[in-house]
Amino acid sequence: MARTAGSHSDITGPRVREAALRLFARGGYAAVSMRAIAAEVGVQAGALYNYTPDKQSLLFDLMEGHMTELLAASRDDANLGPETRLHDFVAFHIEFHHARADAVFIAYMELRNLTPANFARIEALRREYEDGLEAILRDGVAAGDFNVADTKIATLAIIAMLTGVNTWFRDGGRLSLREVTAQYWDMVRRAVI
Amino acid sequence: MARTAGSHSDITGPRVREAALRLFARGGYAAVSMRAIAAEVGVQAGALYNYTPDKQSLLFDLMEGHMTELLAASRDDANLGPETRLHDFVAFHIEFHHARADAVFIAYMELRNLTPANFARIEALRREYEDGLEAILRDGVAAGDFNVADTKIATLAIIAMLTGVNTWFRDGGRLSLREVTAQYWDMVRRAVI
DNA sequence: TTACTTTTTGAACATCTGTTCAGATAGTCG
DNA sequence: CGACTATCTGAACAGATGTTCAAAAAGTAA
Repeated sequence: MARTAGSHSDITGPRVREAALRLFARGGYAAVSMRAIAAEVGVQAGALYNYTPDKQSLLFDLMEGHMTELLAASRDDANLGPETRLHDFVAFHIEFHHARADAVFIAYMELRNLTPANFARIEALRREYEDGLEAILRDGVAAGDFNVADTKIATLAIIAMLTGVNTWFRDGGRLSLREVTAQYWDMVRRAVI
Repeated sequence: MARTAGSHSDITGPRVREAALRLFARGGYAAVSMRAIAAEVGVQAGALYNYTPDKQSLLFDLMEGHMTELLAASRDDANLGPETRLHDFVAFHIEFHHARADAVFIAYMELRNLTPANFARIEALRREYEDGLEAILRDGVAAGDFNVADTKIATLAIIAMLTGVNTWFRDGGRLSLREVTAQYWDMVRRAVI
């Protein structure tokens, strides 16, 4: 056998990325073999190399894609008041990260499996995202609305706190994501105002 | 060659655990081979099996040891006021986790590499630690000192925020750990009081 | 020294790893 | 139809994997 009936790169390509995302998130990059990804797609291992030059690129592309989408989706209107902007950031962060738990998990857990060059590129994107929140905090401090001693520390503290939702929240649990968001917003607001 | 000069289990045993801790933290459990650990100790791979029945047990023992020490070191005096108890928790958590960054990293990142039975045991220890903080928050709410809508959420939020220090703090940076702790305490205090 | 225990080596095992590629089949277009 | 391209298989590669174990050397105690 060779080419299979119905095979097409527009279909197989996305399926390869989806399978890799799911398996990397569940088992970790190093523990997932190319053959395991291929089996999930329903293809032989060799076929994966039509869609990625190597395993490392597959990981990097997933991470870069996630970070790029995160930056594209996160918008901030500097014309709004600092408190509104901060609230929107909190709600956006929780919602976006909840909707892409696998990608978030990989982006935070597999950094050490990137080559140094790839690591630097992902880190730059992460810093860009952090800078968005820090700008809100700085503007709030400048306007006299926020009381924050060190905006860099507050930025990292808030992001760590919000991202932590992903480690425990499950749909259908005691609280809805809306309720959880409200509570986190309440804590963030009081911590910086 | 066989047994080597000066070899003794009281020396090799700890060195095996130290090497595994360091290498697992740096490269991840799945990416570190038994031969790599053995090389770090200066021994052949077969010798490791005098100190662990298998690789999985080596990981589990490191994680369980860390969690046990964490629970043993974290003490809470219910006779003190809630605010004092909370402050002590924040300072302890940051200091303890900073002093054992490798073990903390493993305990958070390698959970998925545990067998289900081992995972359940580590999770139970983690929950026990979280319960310690939640008790402080509940007592503070009961005493009218704290204003917290949901103590479970606040517990998870605070722990995520504090543990996040490990991801960016480095000795010799812009701020000392004491200064960082003061800032985190300020944010935690305002978030719950 | 002798007898015994502790510790390590080094080879072996079956299996898995990422990656390559010639050849074969399916889709596509004139 | 015929020519061409896109896609996949299946085998092969060199090497790494966790683990076992007989044999050998070092420590210990009489």
